[in-house]
Amino acid sequence: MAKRGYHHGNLRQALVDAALALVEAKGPTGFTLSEAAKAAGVTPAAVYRHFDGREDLIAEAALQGYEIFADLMEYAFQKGQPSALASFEATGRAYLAFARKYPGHYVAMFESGISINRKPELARVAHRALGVLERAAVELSQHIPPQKRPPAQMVSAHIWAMCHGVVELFARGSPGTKSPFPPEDLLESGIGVYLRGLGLVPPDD
Amino acid sequence: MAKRGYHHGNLRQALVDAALALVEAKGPTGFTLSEAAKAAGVTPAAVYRHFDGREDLIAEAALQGYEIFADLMEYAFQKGQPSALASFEATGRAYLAFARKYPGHYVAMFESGISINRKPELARVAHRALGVLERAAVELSQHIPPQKRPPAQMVSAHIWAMCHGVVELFARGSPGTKSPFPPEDLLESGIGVYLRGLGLVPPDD
DNA sequence: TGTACATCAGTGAACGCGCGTTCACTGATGTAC
DNA sequence: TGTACATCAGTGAACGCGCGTTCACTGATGTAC
Repeated sequence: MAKRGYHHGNLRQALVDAALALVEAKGPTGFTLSEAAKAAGVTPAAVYRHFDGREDLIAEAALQGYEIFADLMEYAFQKGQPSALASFEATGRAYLAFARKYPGHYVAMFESGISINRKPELARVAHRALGVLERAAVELSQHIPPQKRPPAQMVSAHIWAMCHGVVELFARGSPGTKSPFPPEDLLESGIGVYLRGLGLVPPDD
Repeated sequence: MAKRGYHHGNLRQALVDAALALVEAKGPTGFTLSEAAKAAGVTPAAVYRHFDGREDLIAEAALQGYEIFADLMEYAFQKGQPSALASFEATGRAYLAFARKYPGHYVAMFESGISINRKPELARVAHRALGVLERAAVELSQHIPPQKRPPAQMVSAHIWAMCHGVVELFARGSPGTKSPFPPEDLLESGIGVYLRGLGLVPPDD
């Protein structure tokens, strides 16, 4: 990170970091290659030594985000083991925690408009992250009597949607939305009601 | 809509319609005032006869969207009456139906980055729309024993989040996401499980 | 019915701006001998 | 240890572009008498 004269030393990562900060501060629209270069103390042209262009830089930021995200999800899952229920709840919580702790990455991943299928590498790591949630759902399903068991993929989709919705609507002030409840509580209780609906936690509180 | 020579006749609405089409086709970023003007068969400068500028035009598109949205929600609510449960489920369905039928409006409202608090008019109609969901949640809450009754505002927030999540992730291919289930089914079943968790529908299916 | 005139809703040229990208270049670094 | 040289990672000037916005204007419309 320390500049040493003409050569930067670690420009590639410095550019990614600058992009993340920009994207966090001004939204996916507010990000420009030129500004990122300036923030890294470098000419716009220098960016092309390390990236194919603007899109490629965002894609790298998103990639790093998915990497962190996948790690967090896996860690949460492990921590909940051997309880399927604990693992499942933990991954849900990890989703929100990630969005809060790494807002720049989150925006790059989910709001910048870059497609997951842009690069095989990106698709792979994104799949790894969401695979954790699905695995947790599969484990959870084992505890539901088969005849009243919804497809595991559906369960994970439901939880993913709830997590994503809470983040978009309440954890980031999208349309100036306010809720009297902290996003964490909202998600926790939402997942709780849902799991009760699956018959996995006792109906009484 | 028919041009009659020098004067357009209904340029204001034509510009809104053009903006909606653009925003739907190319995302919130892809929208430019100049292109909207061109699509309406008019010089960019003409826009300023009807709007304060680019942002103001998007805001009007969003406003019209909230208006339609609020109407749809209210209609769905009424149609479900006098059953609180039916009303609640119908509003959830209406959310998704709106997003699918009016994608341009949806983007202008939720993804264009304009704040709900931009104009009092906008805040008012947005509140009207979301008020329906909250009213449905309040009614629903009456059927839950008080000691195990979550705050109605929380219930509506949960459902809102689930609706929004399903729309963003599965009804519009945000990060190239695919689900083996149609969004409608996903939302229907998700709300179903949730309501079962509230003890409002029988545990057996 | 006809004319004068105010108002309205567009034009079109011009602006300054920052963008992403390219190019030939040059200063710094690392390596072979 | 010193020198020659290849490679690397930056510069800085230039480009063409489309953007949002402004301005003085003008053609079309509507109204008063």
